[in-house]
Amino acid sequence: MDRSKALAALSALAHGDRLDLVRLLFAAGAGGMAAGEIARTLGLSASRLSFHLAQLEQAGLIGSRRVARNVIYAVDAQGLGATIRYLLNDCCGEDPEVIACCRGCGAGEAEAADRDRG
Amino acid sequence: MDRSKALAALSALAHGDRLDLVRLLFAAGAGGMAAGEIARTLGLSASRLSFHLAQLEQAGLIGSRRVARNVIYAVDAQGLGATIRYLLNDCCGEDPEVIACCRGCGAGEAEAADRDRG
DNA sequence: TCCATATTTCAAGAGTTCATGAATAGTTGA
DNA sequence: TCAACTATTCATGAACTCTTGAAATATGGA
Repeated sequence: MDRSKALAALSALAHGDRLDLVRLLFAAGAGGMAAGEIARTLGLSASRLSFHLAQLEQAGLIGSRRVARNVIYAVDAQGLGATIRYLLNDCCGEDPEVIACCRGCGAGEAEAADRDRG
Repeated sequence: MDRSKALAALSALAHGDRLDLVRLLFAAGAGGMAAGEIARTLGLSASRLSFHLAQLEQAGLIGSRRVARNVIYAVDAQGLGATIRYLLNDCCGEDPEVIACCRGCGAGEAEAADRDRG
């Protein structure tokens, strides 16, 4: 990921509605959610939702597909992963203290790895 | 980290000059850098730099201390770590695909862990 | 074809962020 | 106390982002 893509992704994430949107779509999983359902869930007007969805999609953080009358949106996990990786690799130079924080996140996985280890 | 702090951090990171600033300060390490030196390195005017430094400091991503005539700025690794953790935990629900991407970042550490494992 | 549903696009206005240069404040040494 | 140096604050205007509601586009069924 290059700097301009990372900036686009960070700008896209730097808004309350869009952060809620990402959270909701991760909760929805790979199946995604129709725009109308998202609007009802978050209480956003159609045009406002469309605006924010477009920002997230342009930033590569979500994807969409049309199914009949509906447009289904779903997260692009790799897009968000690449953004986080950019922060860790290119901005922090893999700073151990930051990585330690990041490790804390995947707590479930870390524990599983510990078990695997013995 | 709560939502409003995460939004402040993401907004702070969503600007080219400030991303460069974070990168430079991570490279400088715990010792940090004086504002004037930063300005010369990045080619920013004093007031513009001061503006962006204030944004990053308010967002908890960097800290400052005065040393004689200089003000020394240094990264707050925990601030950035907490921001990344927020994205992973609260926004992605520890999505395995995103975590896998994140794992890729601490490549050095991951390899060390692999060696430890046998 | 006509209508209903679902979503996006557009235009206008409000609000926010940013860059610039001048003014101000804090620190040191003569 | 004064001058020199370092850094921040302030005022202005330009640029950008966001919200709103109306209009337009796309799809499916009667």
